[in-house]
Amino acid sequence: MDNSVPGTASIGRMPTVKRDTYTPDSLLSVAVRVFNERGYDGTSMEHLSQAAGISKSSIYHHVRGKEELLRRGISRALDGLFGILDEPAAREGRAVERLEYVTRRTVEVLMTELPYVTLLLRVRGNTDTERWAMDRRREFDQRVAGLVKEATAEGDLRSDVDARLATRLLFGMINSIAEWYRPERAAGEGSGDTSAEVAEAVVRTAFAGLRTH
Amino acid sequence: MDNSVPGTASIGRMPTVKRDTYTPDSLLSVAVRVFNERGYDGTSMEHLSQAAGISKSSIYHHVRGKEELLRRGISRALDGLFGILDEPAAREGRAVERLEYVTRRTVEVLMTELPYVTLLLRVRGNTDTERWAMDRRREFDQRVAGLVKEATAEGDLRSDVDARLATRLLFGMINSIAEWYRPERAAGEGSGDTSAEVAEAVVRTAFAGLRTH
DNA sequence: ACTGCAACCGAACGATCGGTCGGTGCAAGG
DNA sequence: CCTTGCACCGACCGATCGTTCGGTTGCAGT
Repeated sequence: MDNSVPGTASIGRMPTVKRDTYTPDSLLSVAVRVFNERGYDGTSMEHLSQAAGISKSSIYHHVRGKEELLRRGISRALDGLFGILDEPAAREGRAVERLEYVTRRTVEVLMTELPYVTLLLRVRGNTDTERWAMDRRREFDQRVAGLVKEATAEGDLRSDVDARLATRLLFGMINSIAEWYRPERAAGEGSGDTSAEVAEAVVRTAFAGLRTH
Repeated sequence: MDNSVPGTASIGRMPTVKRDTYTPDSLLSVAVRVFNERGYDGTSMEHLSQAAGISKSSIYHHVRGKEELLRRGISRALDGLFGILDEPAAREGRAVERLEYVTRRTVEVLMTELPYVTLLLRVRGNTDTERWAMDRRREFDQRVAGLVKEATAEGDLRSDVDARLATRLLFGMINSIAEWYRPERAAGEGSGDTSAEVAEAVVRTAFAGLRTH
């Protein structure tokens, strides 16, 4: 299908940032794309080598093996998500405001780091790496669940729906974006598919239902 | 782990409905459980044989192969979902009422047929069987999207969120139930986890946000 | 008592899996 | 010019994949 070229072909000869060959990161972006298309278990090293345009054995020059590619991809997603919780707007102010902010930013990170977050969301728990990913993800969910509880206690969220259930449904909406959002389709103006616009729609849809009014 | 016994051991000797050995359907329920635990591609016939307590080759006495187990499992989920659209309450009345009904029933079917629907939702499209499953699922989604459009046109749903996006977020909430609902945990009274109770929470959370008020 | 068949089994098939090995070519540095 | 080392390769490894084959066992029907 897509015989992609390693990096952006640059005429510069000096060891600038860009290279003509693969780096662990540029190879990762190819691998993660294939993982998402075929599933991690359904992807063989042969598939990866064809998608990258180098031989199977050459992949091992850049990374230790298949599982390292999975771990690196998942790490990138987790870094993006946990980074949200460290931002000022996620730490200060009324709980419901912090929750709205985290929701909006989670949608944005999910869309800008789409392949990596998609990979994270599909992990099942067969290996140590996958179980570690699930644990870290659960940790993120629980941090947000704490915000939901706080906001409910402060009377800003309706209390006739259990906080844990509400959190799950909220993440259900957010995470489902990975199932249908395709950035190449969002190029046109006014398509209503930029990350900020989708984030706004998610917040409106979710919070108008969760808020007390 | 679980060396399950084929069927419910019955003392009856005549060819009643229940058997002491595996039927394609009873084997299917074991296989689908393992598929969901390990992922379809991550499940080998050896895994299935161990979970079923019979040898690998014996599986082929009941079904043609691994992919037939996938196809049967997915079919069962699709039958349940499309069955909803044929029910009277999904065909008569105001669009927003039909939409609420379909939403509620979809949650219920998802929870009663949990393993089969979970299997359907995780299909990625590597084989013909998987692509057929994705096509059928998209067909179901579009039928519901039609209801959303109708209800929006009738002025019962807010129009500041695109109908297609709203449908996707609605299914995001519904389908995410497969990610966390575990029936064995819902046995206790008042746990708020029966299918009707969860369905009610989903409808409330989703529609209070989507409705005009 | 004999037959037929459902339900099962171990052994083995070719294919493919993730990963290793011993190179080759070539650009940069001295 | 010669050396060094990065990026890459084809050939191959043992293990495991889904599937097939040739049985064996035990019960139902006659």
